[in-house]
Amino acid sequence: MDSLTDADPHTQKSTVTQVRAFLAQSNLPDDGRLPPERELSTALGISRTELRKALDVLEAEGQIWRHVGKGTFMGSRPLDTFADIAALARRSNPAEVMRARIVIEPEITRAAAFTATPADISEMRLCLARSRQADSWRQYEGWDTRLHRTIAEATQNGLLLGLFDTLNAVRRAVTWGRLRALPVKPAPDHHSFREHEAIVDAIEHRDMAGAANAMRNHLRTVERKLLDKQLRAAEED
Amino acid sequence: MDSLTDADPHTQKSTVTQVRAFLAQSNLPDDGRLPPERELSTALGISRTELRKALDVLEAEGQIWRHVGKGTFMGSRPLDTFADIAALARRSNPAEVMRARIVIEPEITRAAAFTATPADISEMRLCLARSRQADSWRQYEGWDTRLHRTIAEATQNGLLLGLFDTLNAVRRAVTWGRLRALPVKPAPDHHSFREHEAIVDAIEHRDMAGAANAMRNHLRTVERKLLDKQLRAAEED
DNA sequence: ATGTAAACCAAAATCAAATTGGTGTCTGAC
DNA sequence: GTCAGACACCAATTTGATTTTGGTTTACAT
Repeated sequence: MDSLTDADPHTQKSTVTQVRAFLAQSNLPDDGRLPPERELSTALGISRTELRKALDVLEAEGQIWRHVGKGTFMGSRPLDTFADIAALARRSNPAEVMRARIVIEPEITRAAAFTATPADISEMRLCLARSRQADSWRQYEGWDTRLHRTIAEATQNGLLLGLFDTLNAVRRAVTWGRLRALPVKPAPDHHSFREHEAIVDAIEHRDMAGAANAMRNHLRTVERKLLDKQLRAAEED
Repeated sequence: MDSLTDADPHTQKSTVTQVRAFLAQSNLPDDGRLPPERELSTALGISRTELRKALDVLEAEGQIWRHVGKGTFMGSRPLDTFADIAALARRSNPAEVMRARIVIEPEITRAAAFTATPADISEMRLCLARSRQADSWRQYEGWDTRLHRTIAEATQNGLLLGLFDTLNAVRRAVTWGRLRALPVKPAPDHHSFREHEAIVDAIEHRDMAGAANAMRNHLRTVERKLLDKQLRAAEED
């Protein structure tokens, strides 16, 4: 099969097909990585230079992809994706962020009601207490943020937590600078206090539907306040 | 100033203030990291136990935050905005991804049922048809992915779409290379065909609850198949 | 009882060594 | 002269051992 006498111009082509055959028959590991060039060249009985030429062809065809220090792999190069927070924030707006929160966070809360540990719940309680004691909006916001994140942590699901963090990062980027300290601190009867407590209570009672509803209710209130504020600001203009 | 004779019950309080004073005067590095506990305790001439108690107080106050292996830092804990897909994927696994999908995607579908345009719906129908005609699992997967993304697009919410893309990128990174062509192509009675159609039907009828349920039902089936596959693989070992 | 010191643990950072694809250089054969 | 092959070198990456660090337990002393 393999011609030892390939000094003819078909050399390139034959090495390519030879490599193709090897890849077809050899069962590669799950990640589709094939042996390093030095190894593969001796295994196929060809020089590394020639092997690399064949691999160049296969890479141009999109059959394989290579990366220094990593290796050569079958298939197409995995897109190195960074969820670009800044880009998302630029294309978004406060209303959209609120809508997304209303879609996502209640379900995260529902999941948290199922998986939260006592430690999670006591941390939520701590956040509640601290947010009540806060003597500035800045502090209050810190504890509010931490409460919501603790709920996401309580899902015990790193991916959900990551998605929540992304959502939150966009929220902060969009809302940035919008709220400044108008009143000195939240009033003791601020709606969020009651609503936050309802959420944590439901989580503690493992009431998944109740937790989701409480969170949805809370976010709807926040959304309403946000729209009111925008209206008022528009009227002042 | 510092009392060397604090055997009184005020010991705790004084150590806290002592540490506070240290933090106030010492110019910390840019990242706000303060010396390791062992070092700081000897520098302040107090035991590590006592120092840690003081740090506990400061942490509860939100003045500092700590992390094993990293150190203790001033300010509030930076939400690790690791929108880094690769990092998320490394810390995750197929089961966790499925759980996250079941939490997120049904609600996105519910929102889509409210906002989808006729153009969105006809594109969904196109994906359905193409996926039926696919003659390889690879092709089928392509249309399946596109259908799910079209649903996310139909929410008309760029942020939700971005979150979906992030979730999807992690899914692909985690599942990568795990599924390979056992049968040549999906059977005509593959469960996904019926389930996908139920989802699109519900969206077309503006049936928000039905759409969410159909999506949840679909993903639960996928999860079950995934777990079955893992079980079978485990038995073979 | 209370507090201290020491030991131990697991998470994370750190550092050195080995891998690996990419690139240039020199030699020898034709 | 041309070109393939062997070799050396480079930079990115992985791997593994070691160190550092906050958290926890244990033994001991006062």
